[in-house]
Formats: sequence, C-alpha cells, structure tokens
Amino acid sequence: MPGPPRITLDDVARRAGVSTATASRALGDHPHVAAATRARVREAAEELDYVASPEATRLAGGPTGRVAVLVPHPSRWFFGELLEGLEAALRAADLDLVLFRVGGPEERAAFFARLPARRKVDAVVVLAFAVDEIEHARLASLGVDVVAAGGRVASYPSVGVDDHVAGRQAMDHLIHLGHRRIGMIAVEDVGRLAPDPDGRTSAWRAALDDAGIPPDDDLVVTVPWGGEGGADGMARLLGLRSPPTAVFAHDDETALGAIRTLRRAGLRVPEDLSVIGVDDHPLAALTDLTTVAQPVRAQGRRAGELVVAGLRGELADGVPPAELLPTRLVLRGTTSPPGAPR
Amino acid sequence: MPGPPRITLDDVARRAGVSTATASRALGDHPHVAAATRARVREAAEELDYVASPEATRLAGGPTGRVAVLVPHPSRWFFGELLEGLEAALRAADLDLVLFRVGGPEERAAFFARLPARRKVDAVVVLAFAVDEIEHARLASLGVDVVAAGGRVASYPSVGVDDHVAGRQAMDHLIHLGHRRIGMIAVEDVGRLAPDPDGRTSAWRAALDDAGIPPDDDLVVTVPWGGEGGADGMARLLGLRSPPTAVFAHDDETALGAIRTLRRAGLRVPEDLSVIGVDDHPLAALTDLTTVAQPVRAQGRRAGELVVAGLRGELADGVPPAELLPTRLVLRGTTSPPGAPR
DNA sequence: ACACGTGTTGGAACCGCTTGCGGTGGGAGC
DNA sequence: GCTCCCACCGCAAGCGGTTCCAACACGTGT
Repeated sequence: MPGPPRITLDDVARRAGVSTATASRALGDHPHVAAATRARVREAAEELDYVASPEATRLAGGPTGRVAVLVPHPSRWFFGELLEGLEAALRAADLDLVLFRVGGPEERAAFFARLPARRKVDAVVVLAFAVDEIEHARLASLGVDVVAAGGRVASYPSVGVDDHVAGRQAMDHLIHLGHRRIGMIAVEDVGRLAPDPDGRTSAWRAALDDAGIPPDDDLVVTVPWGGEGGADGMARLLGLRSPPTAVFAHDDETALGAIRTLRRAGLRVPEDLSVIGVDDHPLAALTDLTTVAQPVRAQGRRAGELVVAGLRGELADGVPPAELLPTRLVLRGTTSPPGAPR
Repeated sequence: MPGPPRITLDDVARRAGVSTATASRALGDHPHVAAATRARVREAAEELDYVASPEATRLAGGPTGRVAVLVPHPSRWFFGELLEGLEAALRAADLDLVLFRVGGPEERAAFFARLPARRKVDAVVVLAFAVDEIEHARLASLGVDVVAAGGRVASYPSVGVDDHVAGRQAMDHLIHLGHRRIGMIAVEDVGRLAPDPDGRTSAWRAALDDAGIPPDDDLVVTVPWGGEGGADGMARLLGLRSPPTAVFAHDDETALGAIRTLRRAGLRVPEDLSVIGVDDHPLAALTDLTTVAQPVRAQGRRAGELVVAGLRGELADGVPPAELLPTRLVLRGTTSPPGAPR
C-alpha cells in the first residue's frame, strides 16, 4: 500500500553533499545557486528518480495545482465539450481539474453556501452560467482568479461566442430564404449564461426589424431546455391562429424536439416548415439539421489557457473584454424557402 | 491574493476549548473522544466554516478527500451521465472529483506513464473502459482502491449493465417481430468497456442461435463509435447482396447514424427496415428510436457509493461480483414486423 | 593590510494536520 | 475511603518541502 519507500529531498541533498535548502533552490531554479552545485543536485535527483511530494510543496506555500470547474449539467453535450477543451488546456499546464456540479437550484445554493472548493484550488472556471451578486461575492471570497467559459460574464475574463451574432446568422438565413413569419423557441434554463440579456432572442427581433418585418411577440415561446421543451414549444407555435413558416430554435436539441412535433403533426421539414438551431451538435449532422455552429471545445480550451496565464501572473489587471469566437452557418436539410418543395 | 485569513484546525480547537489533537480526532470521528467534546468541536468548525487543507492532511498521513475519475470522452452523453451520478455520490460524502481524460491512445499512455494522480487521491474510478495488464499494474502502484463504472472489469469492483442481456432484449424483440435476417453494427471504440469480450455482439449470435436462425457473419459490421460510424456501417449492410430487414446498433448514436443512411437511401424506417439501439439517449426519445434503456446515471452514483464504502473500510476484501443494473426495452417507432407498414 | 560588498550555502522556522505516548481525573471495586 | 483502571485529552514529533536570515568565503577598492 505505501508503495516503494519515498525518496525525499533530503536524500537528494545528502547525495549531492549539500543542504536541503540548497537542494530545493537548485531544483527550483532559484538564483544564487552556483551552477556547479545546481548541476550536482540535478544529477543526484536524476539518479535517485526523485519526485517532489506535491502535498509538501503546496503546504509550504505553493499553489495547489488545481482548478475548480463549476458545471451545471455535465451530461449535456455542450458542457461536456467545454469540459474536454478545458481539461486539455489544464492538463497541458499540469493542473488538475476538480469538478463541481451546480445544476439544480439546491445544488447551486449548496455550492455557494458551503463553498467546498475553498482553499482547495488556485482558480475557478464557471462554465456557461451567469452568477448573481451574492454568488459573485462568494466566489470572490475564495480569493482566486475566476474565468468564465461558454458565454460572457461581465465581471470575469470570459470566452464564448456572440449569441446575438449567432442569432443573426440563423435569422438572416431564414429571412434570406424568404420567410416573413418566423417563430422563435427560446429556453429558460436558468443556468445558461445570458449575455446581453438574451442574445439569441434579441437577434430574432433585430433581424426582423432590419428586414422591415414587424415582430409578433406571439411567435416567441419560452420553454425549459431540452428536446421535450422544444417539442412543446413547437406545439404552441403550431397552435397559433397564424403559425410561422420557419422556426429559430435556441439550440440544436430544442430544434430536434421541435422537429419531432412537426413530424408527429404530419408536417414535412423543410417543405412545410423550416427549422434552424444553434450549436452544431453531432446529432445535427446526423439528422440533417441546419444550424449555426459554434466552436465549443475551443472555448473550453481557451478558458483553460486564460486560467494558466492568470496563474502565471501574465494577465493584466482588470477584466479584459470577453473573447468571442466565431460562429458560422451550416446549411443542411431543414431549411428551405417557404412553401417551396426542397 | 491570499484571500481571507485561512482558518486552521488550531482556530477550531481554540474556539472549542480543546487541543489541536483533540479537534483533529473529533472531526475525524476517532474513538476515545467524548461525545460532548466531539459535538463542541463540530460546532466550532461549523461556525468558523472550517475546511481542512488537503495537503496538510495528506502530508500528515491522512486521506486527501479526493477521488480521480478516468474518463475517455467527457463530451459523450454516456460518460457525462456517468459523471453526473458519480459526482452526486461523491459530493454527498464530501469528496472532490478530479477529472482525468484518457480518450486518445496518447493521452491514455501519458496518463498511465506519468500517473498525474499519484498521491493526490484516495481512490480512482475508471469510467467505462477496460484496463490492460500494464495499466492495471500502474493503477495498483497508486496504492488506492479502484472501482469501475459503466461496464464490468474483472479486476475491480464494478457496476454496469449486462450487455449480453441488453443485447438479447434488443435481438429478441426483433426476432419476435418476425425478422430473420438481422444485421448488427458493432463499434470498435477501444475505450469502451468490453465485458465478456463483447456482450452485445455475442447476444446477436446467441439470440439467432436460440431462434434457430443460422448467423451470417457478413451481417456484423464493426465501425468506429459515433453517428458517422453508424452511417457507414449501415451503408455497408445495405451493400450486401442480401441486406438485413432489421439492424441492431451497438448504441443509440450509432443507430441514429444508421437511420440517416437509410433516409438518404430513400428507405423508410421502420417500414423498409427496423432499427434498434441501446442506451435510451435523450435524443432517442426525440427521434422516436426504439432502444434498450440502461440506467446510466445510476451506474455512476452506485460506483460513487462503492468508493465511499471502500474508503470507510466497509468493503469486504477481494473483488466483489460486478453489480449489474437492469436494462429494459423501450418500444418506439423504429421497429416493426418485416415488410409491414407501421 | 583592512573594511566591505557580493554570491553561496546552511540552519531553522514554519505550512496545517495526524498520531504515538504520556498524563489527568473520576468512577468502580473492595 | 483508597487503590486501580481507563476513558479522555494534550504534548510534541513528525510528514517533505520552501524560504527568511545569518554565516561564510572570496574579491575588490583604498
């Protein structure tokens, strides 16, 4: 169980014929250590296959080498992808990723109340959700850097996409195809980051305005996140006296839900009704869903890099402007001109 | 950046009017501590919002309060779900989850070579992948308990589902519907756990045998995991001189890929060809896919409970038999009798 | 030859917690 | 009423590093 007898810094020092203090400095590349001594210590360490004890190093004042990641729903593709990118960047810097789930309201409240990450990490990454005043204060009490990924948060360095722009790409596509009556299925997921209150929804309105089409608020329905939500939203839209000819869904999974409702109603997509989502979820390709792709994994990776830079003290003071990665329209088979066969 | 002054065990002890030693024992649930004292210390800790320093604890010989989780692909639904269940169980025991990605061959090799989790965790959980001899030895060198989730691994306590049984549920359903020529799209994902080499594939053969149908090996195609793989697999199956009338896909995403190929080929599902998967991925419901559901999150949770029990020394010695959770057939719209309209 | 600065190195004090060992006090046993 | 025992608790020694500070050895300026 205890494994092989541990080799300590003292062993190395003894072998190199120096004190522990000197050995520590030599290995730590500190100045004021004679080159010859440094070499001797290095060699001794090498021969002994010495590996410093992380706990001892940390206890003695160093960083923990860990960063906390707050994620609402690990099982959703978006978050998983973010997590993957983040993990890669952190691992590259030899940092461990400690996962904290803050999905439901209770979990979230529990996390911020108890702050289980306290004293255990050097930084925290908030994945795609906005923190309120109190939560912000609680995080501040951890005394470590915070960065946000998957959306932008005013108070922290963040990396995400411009939801408004993404929304415009989707809406403009629909409008360009000739649609005038366009519905929107927004999601109410509290956890989701809400940049400029709701970029995607505001894009719906802005695009219509720009096209000279008077927005009809009845065409915007808000549902819980997920396929079922999308299905319900679509049903509500179909229930309108004057249903839309195209629908912009907040994301791909919502869009897929909407499509199921359409299929069940005997409507054809895109012949009878066009549908577009956002994300470019792997299943979007499988289901031939037109969407606006966003580089999710890259957002996670970039956030990780930001954390690393911050830990190295390479970040300027103050909150830098949000880093926005590009999104792009991916044309597939669920959109077409209104009333047009294919 | 040092944040608020750290609260140490000494602070707690002082507030409770006892020595550091007693405080440590009280919080550590050691025997020989008066109940009243224990309560007082607990209260003091609570009031001060005390959190032990993992490094100090570990350095002094105690547990770290952390468990490493090895996950191949965090972004896949299956793993994300497993992760969620696991996190919940660990969190409940106040254990932190440190995530290590071991997806690609290089990452995996790097992990086992460097063993970044060394001395940093009290246990490790292997999510749905089989470890080979060397990896097994490396893990053993960590000197901590290991449990597997999402499949069973001979050498560790594990929780999963019986893939063979799940496969039988799918196959028997198809056979019961009257299909005789049934294809199978297996996946070659190295990471995926391979219980009794490949439960799902063996089920294909066993089911046919039991039904007195001679298995035709041409009907089994193996593809990389994922929708694209499924699509390719289906294409190969369609290319056969005598294509199947039904297909059993290794999992839902593969099944969805298969369906895309069918749609593009102008074939109707299930009228022309039935498709069934395994998992009951949320999108299965949306796409009306018939499948064999498995309780993924529960597997993660149970694995977490196993870890906790192990850490408490409540586990008997030796490797207990794998815990197998039940799977169940979920009838939806992608299967029907052969050549039968709906 | 003397005082002093510079570059190195060693001694030792922590960092925060666990635990072996010894000490204290009160109840049980006689 | 007086041992004796034992449940409880405190002291202090680490765990393996880092780092402040003092000590020391040389060179150099005068």
